[in-house]
Amino acid sequence: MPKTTFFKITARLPRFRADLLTWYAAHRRPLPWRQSRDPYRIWVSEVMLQQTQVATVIPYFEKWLQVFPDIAALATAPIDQVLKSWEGLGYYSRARNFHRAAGEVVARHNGEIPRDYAAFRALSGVGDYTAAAVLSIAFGLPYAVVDGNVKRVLARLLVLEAAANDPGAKILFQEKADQILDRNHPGDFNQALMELGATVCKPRTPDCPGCPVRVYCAGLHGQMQTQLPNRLAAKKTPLKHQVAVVPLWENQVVIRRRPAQGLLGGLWEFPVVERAETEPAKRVVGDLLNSEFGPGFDRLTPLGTVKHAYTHFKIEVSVFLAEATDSAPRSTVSENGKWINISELETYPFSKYNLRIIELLRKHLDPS
DNA sequence: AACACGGGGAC
DNA sequence: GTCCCAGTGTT
Ligand code: SF4
Repeated sequence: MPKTTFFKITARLPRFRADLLTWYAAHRRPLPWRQSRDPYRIWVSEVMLQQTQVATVIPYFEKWLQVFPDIAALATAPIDQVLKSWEGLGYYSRARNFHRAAGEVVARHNGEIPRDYAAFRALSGVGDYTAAAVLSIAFGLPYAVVDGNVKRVLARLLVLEAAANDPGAKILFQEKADQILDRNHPGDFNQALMELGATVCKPRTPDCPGCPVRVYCAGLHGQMQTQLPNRLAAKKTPLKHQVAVVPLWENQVVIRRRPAQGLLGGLWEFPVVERAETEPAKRVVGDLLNSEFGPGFDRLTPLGTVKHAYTHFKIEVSVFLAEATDSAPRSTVSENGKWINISELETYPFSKYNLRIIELLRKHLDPS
């Protein structure tokens, strides 16, 4: 076993920072939001990147900038257009809060994104991470970011035993990140640490031989790098059974808007109810039709089953087409619902599983 | 402190 | 299937 070089990072902080920054300058990926320091563009990217991988974000980022080129355009846009541009990205409160924050920037700061930490951090949807990221990258202010990448890299580099997904450990990680931050190059240093985590110090298999800071890595030195960071065990997610119905009359279907807050808040959906596992899906959908849409639906066709996994539960949705083939059904449906033409479906924002229902519907109506 | 909140990439 | 991602808000 050959001896490997190891330096305590605390004894060589300036060298560590320089090595990391040199590596970043040579290896940074040419991502769309790295083409300028426009604080709005940086902000858009940081909101989209929350809990979302780079490859997923790129097409959404490009489209968003086309539709909402600046903070004023976002502030004045209707919420349905905002959610439609976010459709498929998940965590829709990010879109709702960003939209609200744009209004706050106009109202409180004359349309100018504030450079002051307290002022920016106070905007809707802006937490510790986003405030530090935008202010350091766009304005060069010395605030250290702590995200999943940073926690993983720090846990290995410094051998921190605290669980990365324990909210109580956040203070420790923030403290360490504050200490190693290069206050002369905070934006690049923050991005370098995250880039290292995303491309080298990866969750499963860190590429230590290719790591620019391996000589400072206590985790590698102690051969503990692959078992760090520690993590609190995840809970199991229950399975919920649901029944969704697509009421159809001529070329029209019923959709409804979900409550503005909570799961998939503000998105549209086909009428859906939960059912006990033992309850026959067909009877549940019959009851739903009678209570919410009145008589007239004389043909019920199963379209299939849609499965979807959320963070805290899974759903299995039995989908039915309910047709009124004889007489017209009631024109008014429950308060949040409405009849629309099938061709209008693409103009409303839907969740992923509802988009799959639309696929099932189109396949049934036009099997080709 | 614990939980709610989407969807997808990597394995 | 599991893990986990450039996190934030609510209770
Ligand atoms: S040496 Fe390995 S474990 Fe340490 S920071 Fe680099 S990639 Fe991560």
